[in-house]
Amino acid sequence: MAASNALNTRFDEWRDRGFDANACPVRNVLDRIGDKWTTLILVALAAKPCRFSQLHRNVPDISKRMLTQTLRDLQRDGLITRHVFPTKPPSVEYRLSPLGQSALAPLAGLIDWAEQSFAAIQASRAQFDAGDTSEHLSAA
Amino acid sequence: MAASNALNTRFDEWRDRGFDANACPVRNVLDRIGDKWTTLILVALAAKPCRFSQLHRNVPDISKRMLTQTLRDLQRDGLITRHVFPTKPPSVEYRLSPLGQSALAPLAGLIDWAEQSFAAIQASRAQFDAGDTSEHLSAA
DNA sequence: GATGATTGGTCTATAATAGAGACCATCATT
DNA sequence: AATGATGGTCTCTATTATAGACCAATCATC
Repeated sequence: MAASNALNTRFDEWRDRGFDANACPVRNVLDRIGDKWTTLILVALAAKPCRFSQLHRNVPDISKRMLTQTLRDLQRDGLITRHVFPTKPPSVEYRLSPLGQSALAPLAGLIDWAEQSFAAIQASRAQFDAGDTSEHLSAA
Repeated sequence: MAASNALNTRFDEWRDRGFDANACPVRNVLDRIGDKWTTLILVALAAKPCRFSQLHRNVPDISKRMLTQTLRDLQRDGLITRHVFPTKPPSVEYRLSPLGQSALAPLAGLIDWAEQSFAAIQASRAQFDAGDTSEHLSAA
């Protein structure tokens, strides 16, 4: 099955297809997964279904505009569903779809890696910013 | 160990810390992993160490400016190393560091998910774009 | 019965970011 | 002496994100 190819053979496949963004799942799908807010929203909804205002309170520094847009994109991709309840001021609830749920496992893998690597990354940044010009000069 | 917490308990932890971007591995680390070019560069380097021009040829639609910047950021985070060979026109080779290598496994998980889910996502998009206003109206 | 608050957004104006492509010095080839 | 490759930087413009005002409806408060 192609899904468990080694990464390097896959890269060659992508390149040979000209990296067409429409045909490349990585560029097509991960561009969205990877944007500034998507992961945060998905993880927030993993905890529990949530209404617009509640999400906005949970993720305090997102603008309404970006929250709307992120939710629309996730809905378009089928990762979340939007449910309108005809209450007096209508309330709108967002939920993870099964497809969205299926994204949580690989996402958790990446989050685990991020947490485990955070210290090392911060150390590396500090060293780099301290002007560590220990350039890796190698013999010709 | 905290690393395998359920996602929802973790989200609450993050929120309780005020989502400080400096303290939150997800926002801090995944923002970089998730940007437009980083994953592509990492996967390209997973195949083999690569020189600047070679990378630029492999990823045809990145500008030199963004390639430079992405490589600098990855170097700063310690995911790749930069090796200067004092050849006549100096050549510069980029390689995955052990830390960068360690990112490949979780990244591959996400890539697998993307490939497996791509068809479903495209179908969902098509339906959404076809103006499928089957709003999920629910009883109050 | 006006005041403010909450609902789920939209709209505009500005700030930050990405991209295109010119440019640079050095050396080898033609 | 012109061409191309090396690994970049720099500037200018186009795209994108953010902040925050605004909106209609409905409710509770004073």
